[in-house]
Amino acid sequence: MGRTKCFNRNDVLDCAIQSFWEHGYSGTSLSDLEKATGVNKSGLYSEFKDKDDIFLESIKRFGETSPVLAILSTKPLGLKNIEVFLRSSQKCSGQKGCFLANTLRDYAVMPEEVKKVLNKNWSQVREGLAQNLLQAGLKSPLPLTNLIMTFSLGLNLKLNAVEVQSIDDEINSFLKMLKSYIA
Amino acid sequence: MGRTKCFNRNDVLDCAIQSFWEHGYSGTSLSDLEKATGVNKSGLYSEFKDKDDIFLESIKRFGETSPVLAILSTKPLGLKNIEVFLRSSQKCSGQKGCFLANTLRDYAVMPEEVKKVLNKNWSQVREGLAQNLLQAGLKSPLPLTNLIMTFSLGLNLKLNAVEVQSIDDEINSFLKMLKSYIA
DNA sequence: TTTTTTTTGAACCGATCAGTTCAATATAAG
DNA sequence: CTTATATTGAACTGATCGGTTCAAAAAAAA
Repeated sequence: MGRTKCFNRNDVLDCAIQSFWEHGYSGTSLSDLEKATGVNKSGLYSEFKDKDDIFLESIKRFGETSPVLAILSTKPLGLKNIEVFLRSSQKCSGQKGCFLANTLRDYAVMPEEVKKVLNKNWSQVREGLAQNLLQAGLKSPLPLTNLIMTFSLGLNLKLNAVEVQSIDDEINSFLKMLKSYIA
Repeated sequence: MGRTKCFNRNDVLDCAIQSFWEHGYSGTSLSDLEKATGVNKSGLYSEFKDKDDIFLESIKRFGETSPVLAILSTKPLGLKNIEVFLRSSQKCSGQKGCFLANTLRDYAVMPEEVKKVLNKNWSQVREGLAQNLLQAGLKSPLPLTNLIMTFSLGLNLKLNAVEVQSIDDEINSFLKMLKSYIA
């Protein structure tokens, strides 16, 4: 046998995510990725096709490891899950906001494959929200699903600029409004 | 007298805004700006200090020409203004969403001067929203102000990926919820 | 030690990046 | 025409971009 592999694909992706998350696709250079992952350029290109591929795999990885879907399918379903979902953007893997939400900013110039992953993830979250709203007594959850999604996107976008703590009251207000509307 | 100036600073900025709006700061090259503005690199550098300066001035210009503040101070103040405000992101100068909202994505890596302009603009909008909420009968408009701002940011972010028409019902739902909460 | 595999570092490619300089040209008014 | 200003195009800099190649070194097992 030869030398055992000493960097892990998923670990590399988790580090790449941090770079892309903070600086976006075009704001992240290969040199940045080398520093962030600790893996040489040669190593990166032995594991991935090109920069686009690293980005695509980062997007996939983030979707797979995000706790959001698990949160929304925690039993019992209901508004409590939605509250946890909204608050989860404050403590997502050491960063603020959401990598996928940030990527929406550049949706128009993203490769088709990236768009697909984003859309799939998005509809999964919507479905999760809908199930929780149904369980909370909503007859037709679709309008509220979209509304909550948009509010969540707004929170995530805002978190790029403000302190995590400052959106705490805002989430409270939103939930209060939501509950009074449902009742 | 010599030759009269034949490109207008504000026209140049309006074109630059389109580029930055769509591709962001790091996604827009000087070559892109030449094409978008129709002005030679030499010309651009005679009018502006550097790329950062073009971006800063674009941000300022956008804030100054945005109809948002005018919308929010239209008499009589009230919820109707807020509705028009929310819908205005669908038809903002030929683009979808909002340039400043998109720029929030890169807030962390923006120069201090850009951050200042963004914060100033942001608080002006908040103030406008608050005045309209006061007039609509709200005693303490602050929580709802933040909530509406966040929802608006979410709409603008979403508009990078979806058709303008698809958020129409969503705005209706939000307004319905808002009104029932105030009443 | 030999063999096998992983990983690195450095050299290299052509392209593009932001930014500078300047001569040539265009256009206006006197 | 002369003079003054505006604008362009091209050449150029040094740095960085994404991407390729490969030899050397490192590490593990036989």
